[in-house]
Amino acid sequence: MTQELFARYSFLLDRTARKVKQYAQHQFKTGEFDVTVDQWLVLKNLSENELLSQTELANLVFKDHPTLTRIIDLLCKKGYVERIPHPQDRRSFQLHLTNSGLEKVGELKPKILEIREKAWENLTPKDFEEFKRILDTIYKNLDGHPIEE
Amino acid sequence: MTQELFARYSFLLDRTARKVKQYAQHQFKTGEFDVTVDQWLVLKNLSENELLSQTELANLVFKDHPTLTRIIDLLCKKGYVERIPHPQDRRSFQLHLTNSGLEKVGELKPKILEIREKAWENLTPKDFEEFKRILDTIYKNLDGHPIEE
DNA sequence: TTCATATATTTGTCACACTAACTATTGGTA
DNA sequence: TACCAATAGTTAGTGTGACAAATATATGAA
Repeated sequence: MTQELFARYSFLLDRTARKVKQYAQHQFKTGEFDVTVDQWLVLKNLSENELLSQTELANLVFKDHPTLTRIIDLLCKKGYVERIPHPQDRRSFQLHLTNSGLEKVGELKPKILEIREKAWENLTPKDFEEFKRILDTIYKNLDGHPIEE
Repeated sequence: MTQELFARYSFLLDRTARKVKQYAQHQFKTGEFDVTVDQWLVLKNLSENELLSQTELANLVFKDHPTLTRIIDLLCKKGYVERIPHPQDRRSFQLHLTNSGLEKVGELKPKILEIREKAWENLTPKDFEEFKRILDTIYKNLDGHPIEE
């Protein structure tokens, strides 16, 4: 009985996460931002950490490597990012924001922070704390192998 | 300052939703359930509501029509669902669980409830209520047009 | 040196999300 | 009756997500 009720969290969580992304993506499109929500996440992290490898970036944004490869491909095509061969390790790249990419981040950042605010109306600081705690707990509960160290 | 936090919460929400889905999908695969997480959601709803149209089902599971069309296609191919022409409206179908589909639901339901429980370790029923309330608030904040009724 | 193993990234495949455009049908209305 | 807007569903294109396998390079041990 309670079990059935609890099982609904997955549905609600998925539904809400999709709505948040959908809302942001819609605003991105209306504002002609020229990037998707996920591409923005990557750009933002690159602006805060120069010369990351793709593996390091993947760990930061919690995306798998193939997904990241494709997002980087698109960002390169748009001229916001460059892959620079790693000086020591020829398997690897250092990711570099172009000037155009830097400009883009500067231009979009305030707009996006504003967009993100909308989701959190009618919630209190205490709600945020609870929400964060619960999300983190769920994540950890399911995060099977913290890389078996 | 606070604004940056909002963006951070959006990230946590997305990350956790993906983890939940990924965990479930992995268990589905290990158990050879022969359906994806989203296909299960559709099957379950069909088992609780017979003779839905695709539009009605789409509203229940909060998926868009193209997505649902493909999920139904796959479930038909697997023999769990049938599209029955609507007797009055030739544009529409009534969705029907086959015997095989019914069996599948009966077989998987308890297993899936068990899988879903894992996320709630270390959390209380009260946490669940809070979580649900916050998710619903977020959803409503962004749900621009409550179908303008 | 040579080989086994590990790491960084890419490629391929399938599933899902969102948009836009399209077909067929329905139902109201002039 | 003829027209036309609305509705049900499908198709196509692009982006993302997960997973497996392939490629290239690096590293450590024999």
